[in-house]
Amino acid sequence: MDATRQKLIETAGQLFSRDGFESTTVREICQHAGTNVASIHYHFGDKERLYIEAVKHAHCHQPPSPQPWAEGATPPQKLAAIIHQMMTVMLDAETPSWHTELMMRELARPTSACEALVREFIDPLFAQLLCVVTELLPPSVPLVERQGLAFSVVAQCLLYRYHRPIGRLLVGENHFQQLTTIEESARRITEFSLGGLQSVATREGAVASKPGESS
Amino acid sequence: MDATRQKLIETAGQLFSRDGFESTTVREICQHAGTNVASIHYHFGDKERLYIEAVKHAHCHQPPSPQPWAEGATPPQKLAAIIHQMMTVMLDAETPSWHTELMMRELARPTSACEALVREFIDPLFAQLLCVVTELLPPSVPLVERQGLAFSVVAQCLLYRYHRPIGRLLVGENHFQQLTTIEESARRITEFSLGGLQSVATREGAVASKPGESS
DNA sequence: GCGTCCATTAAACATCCGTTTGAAACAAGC
DNA sequence: GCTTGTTTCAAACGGATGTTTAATGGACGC
Repeated sequence: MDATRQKLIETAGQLFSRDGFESTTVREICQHAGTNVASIHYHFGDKERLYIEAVKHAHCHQPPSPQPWAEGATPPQKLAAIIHQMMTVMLDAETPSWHTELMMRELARPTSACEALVREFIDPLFAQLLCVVTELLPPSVPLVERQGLAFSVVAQCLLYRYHRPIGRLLVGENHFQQLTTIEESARRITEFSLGGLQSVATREGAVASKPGESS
Repeated sequence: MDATRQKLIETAGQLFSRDGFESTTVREICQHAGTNVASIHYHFGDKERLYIEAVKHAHCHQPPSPQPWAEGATPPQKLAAIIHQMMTVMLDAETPSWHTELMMRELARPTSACEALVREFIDPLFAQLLCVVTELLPPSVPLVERQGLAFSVVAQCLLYRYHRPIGRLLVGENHFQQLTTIEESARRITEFSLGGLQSVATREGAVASKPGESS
């Protein structure tokens, strides 16, 4: 039945996100799903295709999509919105639904499912961020530099998911709690990033930036 | 003999760093090392103790230590030096010695050996960075905020190691090459970070920062 | 009732894993 | 030469893995 398929994807997603592809066994999946070991072969062919389906399901049901912002939003407001949304995804809970964790795991150690995920889902997000970064910089800044700066913005957000354990060890549980509230971290990262971008803008802008100049 | 021990550690380190603990088999290690499968049991007891020895060996031969800077260095110069050193570690080669990669892997998915590694090596480095960040900010900025800002600096450096494959996919091989030269990335991250910190400093500084002011 | 198709099942399959065995090779001391 | 201790070796162990088989159950059309 189709219910078995869904149950398998759901269960496998949880376990894959918790333990990774290699360390999750088909018997473990089937036991938790209450199905027979052969059901995976029957519905998906093999373990790897089940994994791919789980990843697909993950970012279909948790689609962090480029968000449409208010009409007259200024570039800084747009950046703030993007960062806030990212931090919401990164911190939405310690162990929320498994969807985010599975995607993050896939992005950190890419397998076969990775490229599709990037093309389908990360590319648009990054393009949107790059667009906003561009609005905050003079046109003289080359594309590759703008991409690097966009990386700097993304990096700050990713840290709080990928290096949670280290962060805890470094600053202590108490401080780490304070650092990982969505509102506070989004505010801090936004301010830091706007400052960084402005710094680049004013350096470059001395030559070619200000609106209404020579051409 | 002792040469076998060393050969095993060296080989195992390379493979562990490339594929992780689970995905590396003892047979693979021994084949590459040109030894018998039983040699691991004989010299180390089991696979896990060989792994621990490899991690130890890794950060004994690649000790990222706080660097002593020139005497009269300004805080921005100190920050630049720290970031440059970090990027040197992150980018020193695509596949250099396996030491860094193994440590990074350990930090991303901590095992029991992780806390010791943090306490012994990461803590001093982070403390040094926090110290420099503090010098760049007014004293009114609370500790937890300074820690968060230090995270923002570190995060930018870590991105280029942990998300290399995604970065490649996003901006293309050509641009990614340009973004991952040590000098260029260190310059970009330093400028961005100094701007971000300055932004925080001037906001806070309106009350208490500038040297030689009211209070 | 009967045949057909889909879904599920228990059992077995072949392979790989980390580990262990027992003997062989080797060097050093006496 | 013989013993002793250390190191290496081929082979096998017990168990876990992903996968496959062949049989069973049930729903539906006729």
